[in-house]
Amino acid sequence: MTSENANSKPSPARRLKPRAEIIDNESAAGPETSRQQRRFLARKAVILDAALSLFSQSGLHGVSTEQIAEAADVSKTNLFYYFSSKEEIYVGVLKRLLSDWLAPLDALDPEADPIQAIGDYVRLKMEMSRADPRSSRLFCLEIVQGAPMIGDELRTSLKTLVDRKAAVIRRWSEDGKIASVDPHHLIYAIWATTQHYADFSAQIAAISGRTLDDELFFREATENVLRVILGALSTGVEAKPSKGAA
Amino acid sequence: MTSENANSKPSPARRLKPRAEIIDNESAAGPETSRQQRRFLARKAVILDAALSLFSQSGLHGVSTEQIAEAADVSKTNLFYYFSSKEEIYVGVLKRLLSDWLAPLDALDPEADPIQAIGDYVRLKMEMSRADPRSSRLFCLEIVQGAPMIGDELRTSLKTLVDRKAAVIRRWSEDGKIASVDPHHLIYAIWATTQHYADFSAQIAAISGRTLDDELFFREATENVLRVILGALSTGVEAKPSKGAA
DNA sequence: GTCTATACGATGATAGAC
DNA sequence: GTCTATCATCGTATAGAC
Repeated sequence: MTSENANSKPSPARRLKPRAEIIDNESAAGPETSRQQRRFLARKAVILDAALSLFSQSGLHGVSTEQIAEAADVSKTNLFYYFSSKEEIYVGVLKRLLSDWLAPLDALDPEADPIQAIGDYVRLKMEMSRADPRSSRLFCLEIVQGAPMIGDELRTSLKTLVDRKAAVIRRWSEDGKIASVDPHHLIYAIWATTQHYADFSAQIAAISGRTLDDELFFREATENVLRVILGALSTGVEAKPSKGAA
Repeated sequence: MTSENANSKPSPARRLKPRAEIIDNESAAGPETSRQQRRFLARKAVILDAALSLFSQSGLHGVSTEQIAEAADVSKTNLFYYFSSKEEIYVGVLKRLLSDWLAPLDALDPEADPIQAIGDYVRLKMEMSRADPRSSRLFCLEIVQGAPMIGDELRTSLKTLVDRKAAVIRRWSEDGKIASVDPHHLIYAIWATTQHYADFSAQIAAISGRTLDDELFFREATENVLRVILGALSTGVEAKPSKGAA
């Protein structure tokens, strides 16, 4: 879950290269990072952020290393000092966003009120779709193409997490706190409806003329998703979402 | 809607080339097509189908013309006899699938029973996600990247159609036949939940270990989507989907 | 209509000076 | 660590023979 070491298995054609690989485990930035190391990691972060913007818009093959270098304000040669290949940058971006991705679901509290907890999860997912649509889109691109780079992570970390939370939801059903629904399909529905506003924003903008940046539209969208999701959970009563704006 | 002529505006860098452009309006294949023309169009169709598979998996830039040629069983040079550029192939594929895309929504009947009509629409969309996930994925890829190639079509044909059907749904609401929901958001929710099973099948397979090819899983998924969507429409009673399998 | 050969640009990646 | 120069490869597209 904590994105471990990038040396594990970047999937396809692997090219060994020594260089700066020693400090490659960016997330394990312990307490004793020197000024140099911090500077190094900061630069990598800038590059990863620039790459996220570009990759989320044009995909792995639609972006050149030169574009990334330019956007990150480093020379192309220098880019290869920080990363040994374009794929390594791509995977780096994906790994980083995946952990952000799992956090909200991980936070689903078994002890909380089910409707409240799931409602909060939906609201949080909507906030994320608004705040960071680039990540949502890049993730979408990767999955649609068959998850060639992070398939392993999905089958391990993600599956474990989802199965665990599905058990929580199933328990809620069995206890009669929510209607009887298939937990996995419920989670898929939540992901689908919330991420749709980030991933398909071009289509939504073409039709509705608005995006989540429009505060009113954001509230309408959230309210509607809540109605749809929570509606499926009501055992007969209380189908109403908790937020009542617009 | 009928995909008009490709000469209109393929977006970026446009290169003029005469050649076989005369017969380029493939959909307008009238009754008096000669044997040669039919053969010509058939070949183009084979190429487009091969291209769909590849593009949906790797995106526009992730596929080479050589791969397309090989998959369509023509020489690379010959490929350029049928199409004047890779982008033309890409747009050709997109235009073709877009019309299939609009058809089901277009068929939503204002005179029908609302719950039945929307339920049928959902079921049809699920069937399409199962039958032709490649198209769904390619469409998704294009939209996620900002719809650079078909943005115009979305703002015209698609918007017109959706607005028209949204009015139908709004009328149903006003007449008290379904709950009061925002028609556009309802449509987005339907698209999101149904297409999710095609677009994110890699993720779903990683978690659930199953896809829509599994008949039981397909029924579960459909039932669940119906529960979610129709549940949002119920005015108080009849939240139950019509299909009761598994 | 189909093939062989090839021009030509773009791009991922490296070498080596400073 | 950063730069200039450069290589090798790939991929689009064209020319011209058959």
